[in-house]
Amino acid sequence: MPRKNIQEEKRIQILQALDQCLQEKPFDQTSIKDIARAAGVNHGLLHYYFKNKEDILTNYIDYVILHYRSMFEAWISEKDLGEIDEKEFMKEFFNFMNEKITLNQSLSKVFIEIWEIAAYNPLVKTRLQRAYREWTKVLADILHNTIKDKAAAQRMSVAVVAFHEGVSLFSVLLEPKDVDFKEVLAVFQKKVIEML
Amino acid sequence: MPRKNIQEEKRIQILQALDQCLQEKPFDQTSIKDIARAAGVNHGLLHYYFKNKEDILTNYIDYVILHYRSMFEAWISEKDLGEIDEKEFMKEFFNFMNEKITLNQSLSKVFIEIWEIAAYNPLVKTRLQRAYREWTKVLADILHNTIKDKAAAQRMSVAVVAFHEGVSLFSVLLEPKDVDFKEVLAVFQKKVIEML
Amino acid sequence: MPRKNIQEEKRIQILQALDQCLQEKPFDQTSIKDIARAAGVNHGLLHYYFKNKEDILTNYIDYVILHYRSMFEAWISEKDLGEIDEKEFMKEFFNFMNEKITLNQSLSKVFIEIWEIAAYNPLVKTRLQRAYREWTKVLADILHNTIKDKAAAQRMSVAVVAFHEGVSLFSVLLEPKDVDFKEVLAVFQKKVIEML
Amino acid sequence: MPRKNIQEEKRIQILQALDQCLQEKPFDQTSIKDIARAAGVNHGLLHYYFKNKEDILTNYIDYVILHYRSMFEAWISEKDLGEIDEKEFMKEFFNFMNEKITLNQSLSKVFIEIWEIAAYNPLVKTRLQRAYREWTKVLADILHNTIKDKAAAQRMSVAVVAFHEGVSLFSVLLEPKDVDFKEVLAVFQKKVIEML
DNA sequence: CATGAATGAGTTTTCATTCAT
DNA sequence: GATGAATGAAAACTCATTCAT
Repeated sequence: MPRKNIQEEKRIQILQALDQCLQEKPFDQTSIKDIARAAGVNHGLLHYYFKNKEDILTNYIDYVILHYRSMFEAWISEKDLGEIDEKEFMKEFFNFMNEKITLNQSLSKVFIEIWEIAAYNPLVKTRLQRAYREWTKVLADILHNTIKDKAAAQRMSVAVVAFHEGVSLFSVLLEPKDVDFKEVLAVFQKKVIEML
Repeated sequence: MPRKNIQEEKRIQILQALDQCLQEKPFDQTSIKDIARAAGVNHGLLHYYFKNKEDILTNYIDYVILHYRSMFEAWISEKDLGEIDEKEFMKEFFNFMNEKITLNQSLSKVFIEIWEIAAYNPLVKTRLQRAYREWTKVLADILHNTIKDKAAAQRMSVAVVAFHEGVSLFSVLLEPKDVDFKEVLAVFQKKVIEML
Repeated sequence: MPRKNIQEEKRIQILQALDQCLQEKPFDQTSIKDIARAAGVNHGLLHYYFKNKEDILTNYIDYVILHYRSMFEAWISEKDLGEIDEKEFMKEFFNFMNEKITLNQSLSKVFIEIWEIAAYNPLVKTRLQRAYREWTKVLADILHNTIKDKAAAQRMSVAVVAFHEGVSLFSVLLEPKDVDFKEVLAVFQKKVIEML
Repeated sequence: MPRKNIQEEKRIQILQALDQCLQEKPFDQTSIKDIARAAGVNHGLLHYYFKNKEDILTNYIDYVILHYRSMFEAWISEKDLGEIDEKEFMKEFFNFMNEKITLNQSLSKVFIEIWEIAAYNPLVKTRLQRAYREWTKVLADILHNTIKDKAAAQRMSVAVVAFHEGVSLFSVLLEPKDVDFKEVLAVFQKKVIEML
């Protein structure tokens, strides 16, 4: 295997170690040594692969967003968007969202962390904006088939994503026994599909 | 002025200083000295009024939640709930939400921080859960007038609040010029009201 | 009661509070507020009655030494030193020592603290030296009746006191169940008396 | 040199720095930075080699006790315990004690500090108890050759050690010009040897 | 005299970062 | 590339002391 790949693999190993750490502690309370321990490497090495602690964070967030989007794109490319009708597409889109994203507890937890970081860090914010823009764009394009006003379709798209992020947030913060999140999602999603 | 009031006033002064700091930096990056500076008092004093840094945080979160809820209750008590019909109530409820909460930028920013803290801190999580439970309860009771199934009304209530929290999040993270949040809220709220 | 006495009483109340505190924590780990709490007075008041924390300590040590010596003098004055023979005197002297001083646990604990302070603080050291000098002097004078060499009597006196301080130390540090301190003292004291 | 040794050497270097510091100030008044300065290393390093300040103390006390005991054991192993008679042994034992321990000023000073710490710190107390138990045991075994009652031999042993600790204390607290400690020790020791 | 709010110096501790091996 | 010893800045926290009331 070429050298570049070994390097890249070790970098990813470190980013995944951070992912693991973020299930326990927020980034600011996670030390370089914590991450190194989780990655099973010497802590000095993290400074060889990354400029500094913030650089690990930035790379991590890019990695998560990329991962998030790759999953989405993989799923999209499976569908034959030309053939399928909107309702059917939305149903499957929602299924994908529910399972892989919104009710994915560890992803949701990490995203709460990312939101917080983005709220204070303009660089991270910009990256997150781009991700959300892409995502709402795809959805808006689908909705545009039915909702003829382009701006309205875009707003509808934002509303749908915002709703899912809200539920994602609640799925981490509220007790699962108090709320049936699947049902909450289902009712909303049914309305959206009916609307088409 | 009695001593107790001076103490209480100074405590609130410190909590408001933290609120101010949280517009700039996340809590973990805000030092006791930062808060003291913002409050215009000596940093040692913060340890006189609060047990430790976490105690300031806990008191702050209680303070914010109380503030949030007081506003809500003040607004509720203004309405004559006996007379008003559901649709009218919901309209005004949404107006209140939009203005005071969901599109209140500084409050939203602070809440992103609180969500993150709650995601890792069980004590804060419990407090936040209680706040959301109260809030969705009030809304569920209103919806229960129309939606006869109690569980369905409760889920609907959670969905509405989740949606608003999602929009609140986006209002901080996304560029206002890219999305007309008022319109996003309006469309969703109109559907809800029509449903009643 | 004249004002001076009230002041003096409060000072003693504070010194006794320190005595109480020293059963729990060494002086350096005892705060002014700890002492104030034990004395049942406001901590600011300690600075009215004493120059500073060290001044409390110095006064406390004087107080303990005075107390120690007063007890000794009161006991001495009870005896009719003209009449009594040496052996009888020594027996009673040892009885007094054993009961009131050497096996007085709380006093011994405090003295370990005073020794340590004296080892580093020349002022306290001087005061303690004076106390020990007085004490060995009294004993040397008695022994001088039998031991004709004055220097030898003085050395014997120091040896006796050193032994008692050693046992006092051990009575605090070692487990009472491991050593019968009364018997250890008795054997030594019997030898001394036989020697006379 | 292997890594482990470098680590151990540096640890000992730090403990010796503390030893040096304790000639000037009591432990509670000695800061981590003081110790670091005396050791000629960065203060942060002390937290690399030791968990915290108390851990340095505990290791230091173990080190001193070990040192104390090693000297004793080295001395013991030099003697041919099978051949020598008790009187001769005791004479040499006392010589060793006087020179290396009881009249060793810096060791005595450190022990006053250790006594004080042990008086308040159960962990240190336990360690010190073990050391004294071992020491009095060795002595009691020797005395048992002459003093047939085992308990009496043990008490005698405690008495002898207590006496030496008392003299050690006085050798630090009293002025050397006022008391001839060597003579004080000699008289006592002569009596003990005569008794055998 | 008594109180307790306020100050600021000093302490332990953590940790990102560097660098020699 | 990998290691871990070393550095130094910055943090939370304690506490004697002061002083206005």
